Amino acid sequence: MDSRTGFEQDRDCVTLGHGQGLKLEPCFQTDSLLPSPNASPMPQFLSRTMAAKNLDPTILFPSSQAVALPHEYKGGACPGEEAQALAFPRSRAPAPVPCAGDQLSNQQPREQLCDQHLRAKRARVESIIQGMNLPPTPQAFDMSPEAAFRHERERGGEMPQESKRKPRVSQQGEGAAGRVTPTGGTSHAKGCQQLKEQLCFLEQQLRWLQEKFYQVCDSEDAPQIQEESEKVQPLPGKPEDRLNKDSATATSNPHKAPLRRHVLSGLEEAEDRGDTGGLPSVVRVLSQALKHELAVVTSQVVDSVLKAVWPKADRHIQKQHHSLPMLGPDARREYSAGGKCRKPLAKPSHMNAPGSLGSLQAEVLPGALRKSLGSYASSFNSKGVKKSSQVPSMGYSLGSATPAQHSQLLSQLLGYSQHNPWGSDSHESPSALERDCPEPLNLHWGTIKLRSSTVRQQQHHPLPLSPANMESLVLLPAGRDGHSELPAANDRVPFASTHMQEALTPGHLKKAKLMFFFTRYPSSTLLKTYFLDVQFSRCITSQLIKWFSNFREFYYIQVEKFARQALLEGVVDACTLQVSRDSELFRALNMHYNKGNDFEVPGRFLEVASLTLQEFFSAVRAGKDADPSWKKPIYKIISKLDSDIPEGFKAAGCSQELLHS
DNA sequence: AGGCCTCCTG
DNA sequence: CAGGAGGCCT
Repeated sequence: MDSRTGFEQDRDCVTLGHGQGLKLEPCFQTDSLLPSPNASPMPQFLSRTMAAKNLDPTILFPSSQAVALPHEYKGGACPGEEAQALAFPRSRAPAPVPCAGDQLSNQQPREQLCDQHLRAKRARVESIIQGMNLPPTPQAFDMSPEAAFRHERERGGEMPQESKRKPRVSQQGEGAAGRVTPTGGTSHAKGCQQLKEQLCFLEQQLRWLQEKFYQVCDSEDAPQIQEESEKVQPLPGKPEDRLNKDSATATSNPHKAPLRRHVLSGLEEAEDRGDTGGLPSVVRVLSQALKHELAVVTSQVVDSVLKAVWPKADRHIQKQHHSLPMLGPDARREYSAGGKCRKPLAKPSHMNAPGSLGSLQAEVLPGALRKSLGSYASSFNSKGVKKSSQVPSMGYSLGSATPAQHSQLLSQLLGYSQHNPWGSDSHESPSALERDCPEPLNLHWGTIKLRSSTVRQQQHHPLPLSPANMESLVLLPAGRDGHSELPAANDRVPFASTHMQEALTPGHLKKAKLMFFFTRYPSSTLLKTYFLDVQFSRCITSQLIKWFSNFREFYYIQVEKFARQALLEGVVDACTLQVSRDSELFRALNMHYNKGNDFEVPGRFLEVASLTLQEFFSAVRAGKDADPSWKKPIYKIISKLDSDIPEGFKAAGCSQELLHS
């Protein structure tokens, strides 16, 4: 099914006078799509001024700035512009500042961890050495539920902290997952009870070990044993290292690393060192082995208890990777910009079931988020400046991942363009026309003003999502029947909560308009890949194509108008016709496609517009407009100047996000 | 025949 | 921006 446009097909085989010189090497690096590790992607979202303050210089100033120019464009009628472009002073972006949040989230727990670890160690060693006459108290191992969470966090990540801000399942109140922090409910009491039982069992084991231990030592050198055991700092000997290594193994495979093995290996190690001189080494090995084993078993116990007590929370945590908080049905727009298909399609199916998966689509629509979550919405003004700190209304953490995801996606959307507007497999190079651009293009490419509320939260993103899988996470909404319509999307992670629109919305229209800055002749295939939240039908496809047709119509009419006007004004050299951001033509076009002016029109578009203007000018001046089909050659030329659309435009929800921008 | 285009009209 | 007509292309 080749649904490409006629012009697009031409693009592949037809070479035109102007087109020949345009096949140039891409100006930007493809790998720059991945944000630099210490660069927040968010600033890419912002307007130029904001971007200048925050952007990673490596994003702003790709190394490959060299522009290869076709000979017909060099020098000649437009002297100085090339040099102007190259000499344009680049604003300096400050080096990325390490996120304070990172420091907070890393340092403090680390200190806590050490402190707790030391205390726990000491407690365990003392317990071992001094005997087990103590009553079984959970505190001895700091195994309160809270501690269990801390322990889990130490082991695996930051789950507990983030879980406290988990998405609500309904608006009525917090779901089970919203109460991750134990507060003494019945299930928690049950969990505590189980914990106690587990600990009793552990202590029994300890007693048994202690007896064995004393059998070995034969009470020969008890004081020395104690002295050795209480040395918190391990000797630089190998047993410690060995144990630490084994510890890692045992953690992942606890059942295959029984205590005896540690003891034996430790003993062997001691003997290998020739350290047969005495029990102290053996004791130390035993002590370390015990500590290690205790840690492992303790972890297991905590894990199992937690799983038993909060299975839902566990599942919920996993689910959070794929879903986002639910919103009410009014969080979505019912308007359809569709034409004749509007009536049957305009009614989004997801509005029938408030709180069900069907309404989840709203979750990935930041605009809708803003609409329904008033506090969240009102937190940001139109310039993306946070007015208040009312983030908590989101209330949950992977909820907090939601805006973060949006941010990242949208930053990709509009940030990719800064970095590499042409994408990886760019077949069109901007270089040929960039000679005219007096400003750093990469500052203009697809920068969007405002937004970005949640750049801060990205720093604490609880999920280890790379930009790549972030993208796949949101980009590929599964249909209601669970499978994507797009084969290309099948290998990606379906985003369970994303829902397919059955009608095109004003958001989609705005998105299409912005996309027009990049492509004038999108094929239906391309459109399908960029409107992933739309359930495509013939009608939808036709409508989208019609939109672009209308866009083109307006575009060509405007350009032709200005070309004729220039001719009337006595312009002689077509090359002097350049569309800048100050020109009337640009204003007219920008008003049409970018009404809110919240999108930084890519410089490439200015170049295409300039070329279109020149072509019209030349054709009219040559009297070609006498031919009824005199525009067709121009259309062909322009159709070859499409550039890749930033990947971020694929992001589900970006339509709505743009709508509210 | 179907898809997409431009052009024209409302 | 949508609808329709007419044309081109596969």
